[in-house]
Amino acid sequence: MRLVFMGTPGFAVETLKALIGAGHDVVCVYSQPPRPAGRGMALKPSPVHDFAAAKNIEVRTPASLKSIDEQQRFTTLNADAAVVVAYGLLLPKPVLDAPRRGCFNVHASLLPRWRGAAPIQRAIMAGDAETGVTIMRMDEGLDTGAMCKVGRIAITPSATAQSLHDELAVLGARLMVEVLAQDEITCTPQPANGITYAKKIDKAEAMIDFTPAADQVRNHIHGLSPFPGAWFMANGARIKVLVCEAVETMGEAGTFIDDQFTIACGNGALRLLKLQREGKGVMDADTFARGFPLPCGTAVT
RNA sequence: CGCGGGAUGGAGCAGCCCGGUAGCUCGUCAGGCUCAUAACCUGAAGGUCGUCAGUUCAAAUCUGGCUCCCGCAA
Repeated sequence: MRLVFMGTPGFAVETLKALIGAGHDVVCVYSQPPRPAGRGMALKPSPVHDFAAAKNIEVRTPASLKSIDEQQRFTTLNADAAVVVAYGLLLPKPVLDAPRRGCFNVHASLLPRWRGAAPIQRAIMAGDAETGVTIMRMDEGLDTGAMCKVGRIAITPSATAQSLHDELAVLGARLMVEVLAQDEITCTPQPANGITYAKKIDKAEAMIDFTPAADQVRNHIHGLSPFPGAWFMANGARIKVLVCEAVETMGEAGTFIDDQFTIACGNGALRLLKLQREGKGVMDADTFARGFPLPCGTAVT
């Protein structure tokens, strides 16, 4: 099939890769323009941009698709379908209508739950028992399109945004390929109830509050792991927690109650398993302790 | 020139400010103790202190360049 792909982060690369692997003819890739990022603030192309360029596919990075000009450029591609994954721009109606078979989107949640920007993180942070990906036929709303296919995945206590992200990226890629392979793509409208929105992650959320129950604190930490990374201050250092597990022990919230990185929460406690100090790499608790012990009694500040 | 931290035996760190014998917590290996152990005791191996140059009688330590890693910010 003659396809246009639109996507930006690493999550989208997986689908692009799968489409190419399935033998589709991806004639053009749209992605967000390179932005100043990283140390030095140099302009950095998006992962999708990089990948497409490496495959010698034409990459377009318009700041918006609102202009008639851009819309016509898109239409001229004469695509059978457009596949959109975390692109970051709303598609105006003329664009949605251009491809013969329509525009399809991979969204990393069980719609209509967690429409919007950060569905994976929000699902973990909210303590959902499962999440998944939904392939939908796009319409003008924000993640409101009719559903073509759904894949489910359980959220285990050890799941992090990273681990789910990786699983869902692969699952979504596979389902998208399956949907496009159908002669007749049938879709069902999203349920009218159960709608929630996944707000963008705010950096201010990354500071850990150990007051809630251990499970909730864990969900909060894992939902933000590894990016942006939930953290706390202790002994003058900012320490990120990447992985942890809830344990039964009790104590004063925000205080370490043994020498093995067990910190008390409002109810129960958390064993910190993977940590990172500012300027240092990620290490497991054991290793971390050799260079920066947080002995029993240490309190978060 | 966005701001900042770092590179020291296999791992994580100290030492650097106030140049002069390489330290700590582990790991590894050998031996001992023990019914036994990731426990304990004894001993050993293992480091051009990221790299290049400079200052100096002498540089991990002071100066300048370079490479790589990370945190913040985006």
